[in-house]
Amino acid sequence: MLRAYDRLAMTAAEKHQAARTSTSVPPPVAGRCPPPRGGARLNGRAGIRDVAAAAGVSITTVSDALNGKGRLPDATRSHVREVAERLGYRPSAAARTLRTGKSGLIGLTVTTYGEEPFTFTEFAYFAEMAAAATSAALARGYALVILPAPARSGPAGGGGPDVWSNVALDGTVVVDPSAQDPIVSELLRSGLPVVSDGRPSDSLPVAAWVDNDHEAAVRGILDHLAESGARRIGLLTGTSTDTYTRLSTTAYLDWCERVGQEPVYERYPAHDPCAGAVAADRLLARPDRPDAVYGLFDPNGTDLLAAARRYGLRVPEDLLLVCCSESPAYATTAPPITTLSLKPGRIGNAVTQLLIDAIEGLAPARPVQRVMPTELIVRTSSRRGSARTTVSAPRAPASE
Amino acid sequence: MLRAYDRLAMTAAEKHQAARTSTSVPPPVAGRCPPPRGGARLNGRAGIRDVAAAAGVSITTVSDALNGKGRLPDATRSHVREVAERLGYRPSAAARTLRTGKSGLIGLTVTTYGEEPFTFTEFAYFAEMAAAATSAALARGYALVILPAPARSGPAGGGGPDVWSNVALDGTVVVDPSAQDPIVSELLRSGLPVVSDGRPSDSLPVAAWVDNDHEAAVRGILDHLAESGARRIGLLTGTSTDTYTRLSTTAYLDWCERVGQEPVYERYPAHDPCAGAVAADRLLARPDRPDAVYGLFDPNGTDLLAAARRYGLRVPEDLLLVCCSESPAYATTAPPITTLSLKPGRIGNAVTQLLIDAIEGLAPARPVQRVMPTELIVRTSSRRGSARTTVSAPRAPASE
DNA sequence: GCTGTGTGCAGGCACGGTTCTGCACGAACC
DNA sequence: GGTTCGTGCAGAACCGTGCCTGCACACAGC
Repeated sequence: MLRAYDRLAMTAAEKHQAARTSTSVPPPVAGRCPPPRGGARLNGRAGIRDVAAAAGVSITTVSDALNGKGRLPDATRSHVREVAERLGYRPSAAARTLRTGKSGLIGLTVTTYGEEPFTFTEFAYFAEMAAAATSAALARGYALVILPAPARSGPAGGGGPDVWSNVALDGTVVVDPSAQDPIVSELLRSGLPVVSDGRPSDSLPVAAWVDNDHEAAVRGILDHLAESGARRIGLLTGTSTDTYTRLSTTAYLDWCERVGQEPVYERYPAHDPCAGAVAADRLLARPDRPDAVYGLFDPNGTDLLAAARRYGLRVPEDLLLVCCSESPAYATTAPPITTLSLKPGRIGNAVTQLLIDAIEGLAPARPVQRVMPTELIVRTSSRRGSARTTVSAPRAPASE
Repeated sequence: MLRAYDRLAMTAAEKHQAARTSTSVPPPVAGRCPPPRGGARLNGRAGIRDVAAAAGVSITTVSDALNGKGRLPDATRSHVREVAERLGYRPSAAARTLRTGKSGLIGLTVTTYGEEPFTFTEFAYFAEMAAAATSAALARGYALVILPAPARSGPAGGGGPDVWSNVALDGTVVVDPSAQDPIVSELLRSGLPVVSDGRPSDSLPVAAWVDNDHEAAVRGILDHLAESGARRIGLLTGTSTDTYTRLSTTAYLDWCERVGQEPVYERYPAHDPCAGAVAADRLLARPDRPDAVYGLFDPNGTDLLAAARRYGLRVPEDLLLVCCSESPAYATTAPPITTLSLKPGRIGNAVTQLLIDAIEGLAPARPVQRVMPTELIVRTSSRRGSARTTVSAPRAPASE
């Protein structure tokens, strides 16, 4: 059996050799081929042709053997694999991508403010979300590339060459897409699957989106504060028009109207960390000072705590505090601060799974809309009177 | 002038059309070409051929016009650009990569523990470092891909297809490379530039590396604690053999020997968040309990603080505390804890610049070794007696 | 007029795989 | 013994772009 195979292999090798020689150097034609074309180009590494020659088979057979396709006896398959291993053969990702049209790369982009490639005020959220997305992508054989959004929407344009056109993507995750983002519309026009983190505008026909139920989260927090004895609840919110800010603020105003409380809120540009401290101060300096505050952004907790100290307000006796944050640091502040976690890890995972489903054609016809729950981690800053334990925080950074 | 150009263009278009027809359908040959080969393949998008046909020029001219090469009059150049724009032409990144050998992608990988794609205990460090590396790469026209290290070094192998072989990289940043990491040696063998964050083993001929001066940092902290009145300084360290742990521990032991103090330290597996709390407890439960502790890892600060409370030790009166962390949360604990920042943003930036220099051939012959300074942020937990302010912390999360 | 010289652009190969098609050959069957 | 059928593999057409080569033409100089 093996002997028969060996004879076959020899014959094939001879034939191949003959064909190769007579083809690559057609005697009468002028001398071209600056490199002898038989040696190793490819920057010194072996190509599929070298493997084929060394194994005494054709290129097709090498490709089939390594990719588990075609009809090949196990003897040939293992022989080719062995030779490829010996030569240290690594297939060229670029060539494969060109031929198959699939690169195994998915993009991740997010609206930017200023120089940072992603929103600084949501750094913890984004870091955790991106980490989960990276994990999920790798687990399914994809790699994740972080790409910049266009610098603001000004005429300046991003500095340097366009990175977007230099990477072959199979699909893209977009965080908090805006309706007029040229990148997103370009992606959609080109037919690439796009999945968004955050409810997109109706005019963006993304394949799927994932978002928290921000309205329900805000209602839950306000109810919780009211149950803890708050009479006038204030809000620290942003001036940006992204979905998160808009939905949360609207939910706050609706809640106020429903329970008959006059809204008490301050807005500030959320991308400016200093403005947050100033806004926290403003909120507590008002004549109609609230006795509870919910802050929409991560640094609001420490800012509000500092402002409360300046005004001599005790937390939680004089002021109840909740903020939206992913930082475990709020478990160890004095006092520990109740936080709303958006569970970015879950979102990053979900959004990646949906994108890869869409890439691999597993997607349903209609766009998938998935709403993920948030988690309220109740700590001292929002407990007053009877310590009513609702949800306890993990004592160490959650391993998600 | 324009008229003359138009006539030329018409002529060229006709010639091109003729050549196209006669070449793509050699009349006597049998009917192949399943798709008519004149329409748009490429998944519905326009290719360079379509642009050439629509502009009435050759493929070469399109390529030259768009890439700013060749000898072309401005009229032709702008005409081609206009047509390309009108057709929504986007060059194929895969084809360009295959042809030029440059993908514009750089990899980032780090030794893993368990399932996460990067070391969890150093999450804040890695997140900040990766963010800076991403920014730096994008600013120079590259995109960054996070890739997994091989799952442990066991025979199991990472689940799923090999992502490494599916992405074409121009170079790789490796965090804390181990000498026997098969990925790194494979990268080096293949001739790809590799730059490491963390001093590599001598057997790894990387193009460059960047690291903090860990020994100096540890000496600085121990001196600082001694100046604050510490008589017996303990260390919370890891069981791992990575460079950071090893150098820091050695520096501690050397310092102890120099000043004549008996070393007091506990080791624990740094990838296990629970083990850290237990080790902190063990350290403070010892009969030769230290009156100051330096913790090498991020969660050690809160863990030590909690342990101190359990033993009724006041910070800083009974126990001085310093830990290595990037978290701004330690500015608001009770009391605020002195931290050593490794400035991962600077490292991520430096390592990326060096890698791209190497990729673009700007690198010197000898490997570059760059040592970056650390920053000790002195807070209440290590000040005793006269409040000696050394370096003050920024009050908000530093914008780097 | 015939040969340099320079400009403007077309032809065509190469990059390194993947895959469709089809040939050769042995075996089984009527 | 010719006709199927199935197996094992080779040929060659792609994928879309970059770049090297070289032709055609215009113009200038002797």
